[in-house]
Amino acid sequence: MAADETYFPEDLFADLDRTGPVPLYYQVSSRLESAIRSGAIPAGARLENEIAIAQRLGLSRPTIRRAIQELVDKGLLVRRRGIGTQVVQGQVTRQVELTSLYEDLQNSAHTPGTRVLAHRLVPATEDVARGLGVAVGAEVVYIRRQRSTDGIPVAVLENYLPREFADITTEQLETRGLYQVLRARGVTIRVAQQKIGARRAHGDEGDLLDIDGAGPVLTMERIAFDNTGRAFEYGHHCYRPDMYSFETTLVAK
Amino acid sequence: MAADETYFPEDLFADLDRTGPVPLYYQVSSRLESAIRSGAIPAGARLENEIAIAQRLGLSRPTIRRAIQELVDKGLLVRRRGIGTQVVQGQVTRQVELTSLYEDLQNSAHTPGTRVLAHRLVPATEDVARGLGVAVGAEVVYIRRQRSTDGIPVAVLENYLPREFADITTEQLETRGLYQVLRARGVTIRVAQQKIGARRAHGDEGDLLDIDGAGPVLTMERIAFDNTGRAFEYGHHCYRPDMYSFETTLVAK
DNA sequence: TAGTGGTCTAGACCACTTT
DNA sequence: AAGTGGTCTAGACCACTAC
Repeated sequence: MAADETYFPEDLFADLDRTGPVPLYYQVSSRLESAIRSGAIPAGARLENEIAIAQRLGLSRPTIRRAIQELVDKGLLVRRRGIGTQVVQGQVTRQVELTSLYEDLQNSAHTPGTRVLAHRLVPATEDVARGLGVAVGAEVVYIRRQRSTDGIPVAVLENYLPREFADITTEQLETRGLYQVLRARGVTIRVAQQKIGARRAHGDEGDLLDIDGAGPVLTMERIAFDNTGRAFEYGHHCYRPDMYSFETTLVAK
Repeated sequence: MAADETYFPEDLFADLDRTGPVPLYYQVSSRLESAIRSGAIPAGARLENEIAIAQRLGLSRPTIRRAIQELVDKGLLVRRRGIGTQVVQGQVTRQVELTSLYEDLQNSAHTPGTRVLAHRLVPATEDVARGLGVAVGAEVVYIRRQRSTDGIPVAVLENYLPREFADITTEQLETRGLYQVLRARGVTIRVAQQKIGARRAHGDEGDLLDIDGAGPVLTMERIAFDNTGRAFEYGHHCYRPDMYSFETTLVAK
């Protein structure tokens, strides 16, 4: 293929489903993403222009633009006006999804384990009340868990939930991730605000993480909102730094 | 205002400029964002539906949708089909932008300072070569800086740049942020992959950060790409954890 | 001058939720 | 049944880049 030629593996898009529930832009973007991640479209390659792609696939230009934009937002493609669209150089990494640690560990083909250290109602402190949007002193559900993978401790997780979740059982928490339990109850997680930092281990954290009692831990504070915009979880977690880190992809607007 | 009424402060949008270079969707979304952050549209409020807003402002529905989508992506609004669009409850925080530490500190009304600890050409190690997409052993620019704010050390920054940036002067690095220097040379930063973790301070880091020599530090590894998709910076930084943390807003797709 | 992405329009139909 | 957001179309004009 000549150096200045453009890529577009048309055959990957032969079986678009116009009747099913999956949006066309999503079918296009996910196939395109696979082609990039697999190397079928190599790093640095230039894509055909939007109008040509739209004609080839029998779709409108806005639909193609939306498919491409999805991958721009994921950091896989870059666009320049007057120039074209190119695949980013360098190996692409997955980005931080809005999942829980439990699912992260599941996906990485390890066996996650949970030990529930505390599970009771407590009055909300000022921090918790502000996070959950309840009154100071109001009863909230407090959960403290030790999370491990393949038997090695990874994190100590402290969560606060509104009182309506008081009927969650300790057994549920031991067999599934918190977010899985909440989703099964109809909670749709939509937005999360996170703050990531570091500090020394405190109290029993060193023992629970099987590290030096004053060693460094990675910390994450999170407020999660459901699709009604209400805060339904406030969490303060600490991670063993040799077992966990956070990866993100940022895209300039 | 009745509880089930919808919000839309029409007067905020009286002066849309259809001739200037600022896109209409951006004018709408930035005004809407201000109204939310200022509390003019309170947390939990419901917006008018898209078609009504479009008619009021004399814009098309896709333009309004795009403006709203910007704020959904920022975590300020949530949308539900069949229901409507609402402001997220709870104080909204700024999100991590694709800026440098220097600019972060500038924006927070403090005086950033830089001490250049090293600035020379070095052969690329395997990690650096992979990050920048150059050959192992190829010469790259190595920069090590101590960053402080109001005289208090905040971070030790190690950066590697392609050899074409060898003419950057130490003086430039001492008076401006690295990204400011690069932008002035025409580099447009577009995508960054970051990995955030924690560890003990190593070597002289304790002295440079004015903390216990074995105390915890927050670490960030970054590969940055320009608008051509090429990697132009590989960095490995460590931060004093009581002086710096990372905030992010995640939105479920 | 030709080609590219960026923006905008004015509709259409659909899926979902509430009444 | 009525109202909402989700998707899709078929154009249009513009700004920017390269030749």
